[in-house]
Amino acid sequence: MVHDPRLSAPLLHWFAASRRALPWRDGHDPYRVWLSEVMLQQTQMERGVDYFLRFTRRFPDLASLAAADEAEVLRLWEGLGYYRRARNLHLAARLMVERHGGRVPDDREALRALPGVGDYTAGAVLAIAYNRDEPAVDANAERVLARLHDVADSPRDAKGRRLFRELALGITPPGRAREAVQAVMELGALVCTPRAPRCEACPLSGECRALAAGVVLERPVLPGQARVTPIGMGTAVIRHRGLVFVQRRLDRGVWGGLWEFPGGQMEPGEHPRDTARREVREETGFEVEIRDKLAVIRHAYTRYRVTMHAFLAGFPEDSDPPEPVLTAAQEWRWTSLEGLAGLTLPAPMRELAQAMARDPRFAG
DNA sequence: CAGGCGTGGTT
DNA sequence: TAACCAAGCCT
Repeated sequence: MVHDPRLSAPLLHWFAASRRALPWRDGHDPYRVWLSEVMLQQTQMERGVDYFLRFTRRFPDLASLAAADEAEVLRLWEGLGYYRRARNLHLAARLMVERHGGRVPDDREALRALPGVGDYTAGAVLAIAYNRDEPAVDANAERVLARLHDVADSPRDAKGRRLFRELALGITPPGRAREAVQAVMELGALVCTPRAPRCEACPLSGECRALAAGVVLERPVLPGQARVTPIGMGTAVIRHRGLVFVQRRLDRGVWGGLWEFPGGQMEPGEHPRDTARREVREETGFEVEIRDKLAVIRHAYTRYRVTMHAFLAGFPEDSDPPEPVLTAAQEWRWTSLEGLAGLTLPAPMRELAQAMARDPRFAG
């Protein structure tokens, strides 16, 4: 598609006046652009700011990140979710040191070969860091473009993706991709929002074909959401001589590589106490006594809504624990409550740890 | 291609 | 409040 200045001119004018001040917009260092783009994948802008500031304070450049321990990278990522991103980020940093002389590459093929860099992130780095005329189509851009051009095709299949990349280039003046890519996303985030778009404040409302057709809320055409499945979990905080047992999950699957208290999903009709005891046996080989109820933690992730029942547990008559036989984890440790601060825990496990820190049964 | 992969904000 | 949604990637 040919670039259309009737669209890009008002867009860039609006962006110059409306852009938010964000830490990664302070210059366009490719390392910081790449880091921010990975951090913001499926993550709302505002939530990324504090993480970005802490991350860049500790790892100001590619070399410092590449030299870090994965455990420290994960710890800085705790709470952001999609933890595979953090491990891929660290791996990609080391690959860039090995293959690209410690620089973020400036060609699409090399970027796409890095773990955690997909079509969008490669385009965003090329456009924002290197000002290349490349499309970067995220969910914001999909929404803006689908409405502006009244596109009924789904942006998810191969044909739709090609179309949206073309439309993105159509609103990018040659040589100004750095601004145009961010402007489209900013418009989607601030004005052309999913459920309550502020069309009266939109610099493109006069050109918007979905608005003219009265179908703004029906664009873009997206697949329906998966149903949420409620599940119950039984979890055991095994205490022995003032320490608690934690294990580090396998790298694959949910919360990969993070630390947790052993536990798992309740079977139909099973009492959470029995779940906790059974899961401890299956995951560690320990035969423990389940004691007091510690907490009930509710948490939602992806398409599940979890109710986690956490119990205090221990060995009969406080006998010494045997060596665990791990089946669901790669590492184990007995730790003090203070020691938990240095480990990376999933959100519900961190909430449980904080509940324990407040609990008089754990005093002293 | 479809579905797994986190978490918290918005409506 | 339950549902929707977010600067997507990987298998």
